[in-house]
Amino acid sequence: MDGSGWRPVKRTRTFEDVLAQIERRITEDGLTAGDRLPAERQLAEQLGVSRSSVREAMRVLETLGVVSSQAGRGPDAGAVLTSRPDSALTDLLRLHLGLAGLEMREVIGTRQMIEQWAAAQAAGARADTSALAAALAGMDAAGSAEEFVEHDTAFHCAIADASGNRLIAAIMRSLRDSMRIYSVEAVRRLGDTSILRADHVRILAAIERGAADEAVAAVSEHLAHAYPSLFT
Amino acid sequence: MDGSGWRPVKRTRTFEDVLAQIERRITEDGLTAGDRLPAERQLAEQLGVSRSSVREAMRVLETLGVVSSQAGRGPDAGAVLTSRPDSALTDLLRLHLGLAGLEMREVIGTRQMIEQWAAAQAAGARADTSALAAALAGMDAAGSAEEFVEHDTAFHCAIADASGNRLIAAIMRSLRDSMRIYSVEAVRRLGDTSILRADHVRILAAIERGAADEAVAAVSEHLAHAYPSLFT
DNA sequence: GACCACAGTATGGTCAGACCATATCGAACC
DNA sequence: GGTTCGATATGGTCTGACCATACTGTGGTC
Repeated sequence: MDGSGWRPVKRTRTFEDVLAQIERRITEDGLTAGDRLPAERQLAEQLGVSRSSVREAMRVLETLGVVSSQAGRGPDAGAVLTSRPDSALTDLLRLHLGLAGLEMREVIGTRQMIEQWAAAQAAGARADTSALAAALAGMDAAGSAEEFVEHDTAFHCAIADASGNRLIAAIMRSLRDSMRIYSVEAVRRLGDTSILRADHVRILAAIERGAADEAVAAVSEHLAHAYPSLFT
Repeated sequence: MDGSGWRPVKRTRTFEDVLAQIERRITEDGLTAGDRLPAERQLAEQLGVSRSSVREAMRVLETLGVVSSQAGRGPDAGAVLTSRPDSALTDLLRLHLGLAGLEMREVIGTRQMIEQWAAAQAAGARADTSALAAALAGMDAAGSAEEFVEHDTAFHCAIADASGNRLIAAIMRSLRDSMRIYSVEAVRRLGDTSILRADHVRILAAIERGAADEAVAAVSEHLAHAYPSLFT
């Protein structure tokens, strides 16, 4: 088999063609979140393919957080374009962690990078800190490790939100999601959460008075407190 | 319809059940990249669902870079587990940029964060810089803006690789992929690439002699040179 | 006129079965 | 021993049907 001079008639799968067509429509027609895609049967007829292929393309788009499907009838039914990368990133991290293609060490390292950067940005921009304060209050009222981690996550995601970069905020939320069980375990092992709370107060204060360097240092020390085993 | 006391019989779609089952197998059986999943027809029979549902689940897993399907017969055929998050992240970024759910400003901001962090890590770890040097040589031989960006991308991805964090390296590659056209345009507008090349030499030197602060500064200035419009 | 019950209908979700394309395996043949 | 070619296992696609869901419109009731 020399393979010379022969070109395969079909290189892409049908559902990939459908994906390309839908993507083309999005860019050419300037579709944005909230717009509706044609119904599956209609799209299949327009593109001259079976409904199965359209459906497989829809699964891909749904997985990537680009469309949201809803059965039934009416304005909200059908495939609606959205822009929610969060769950896609969360699924991606969870599965690759499960496959050992990624280690928790790397996830936490990424989180550390983001958090230091975001804290500096938030401090530099004198960002709104009301969400941070609310999360801090929630931590005080937390009755279990799960609840504590819940509000702790909200606090740290609020820092990422305050950076003003939606991509970084989305990555941050996904990282925290995939770390949740690990974080709960870390909190349980730690026992006393007062140190963590004090760290948060210090981070919040640094951001509020626009001290970027202090915010970065506070975040860095906080992570060392929360995950001592990774910083030895 | 008061809805009290009634529980929906079915909350999840069939293919989501399939996904959960496959994920369970991965974690419980400790499957890793390279292992094979049962054939679609076989899986459908085992789980008591139709092949379509299995296929939709496969599409999701393939989209997330967790399986790779290959027709035919033999050891390499069928659905093989992999761990390639790169194309998933690239697709995600491209589509969300197209939907205006993300702006190039945010992508470049994320790149800046990663690059500074990775340069510091690489310098601190005295990482191997042979890949960096090779990319630098490629840039000198580049005859077009596309080619230049190609090797420029390789250089910057090599920095991320040198950080030793696969997640960050994967994000970096995806960011660069989704920026490619934008980068080519920026290089064309710039005309003279000697400044960029000099920046690279400086970054490489800083990493080689383990000067983290200098490496961060060099990266920061480099990005300001490459995308002046974003740093005014 | 306002309200409500119900049939109609458009949508996604699932299934069954068929056929095609591809790639290996294996037996028959030279 | 090598080659050829059919058998077979796998993913890819199509068709057509049916179910579940949720709005829409119609008609009746008050």
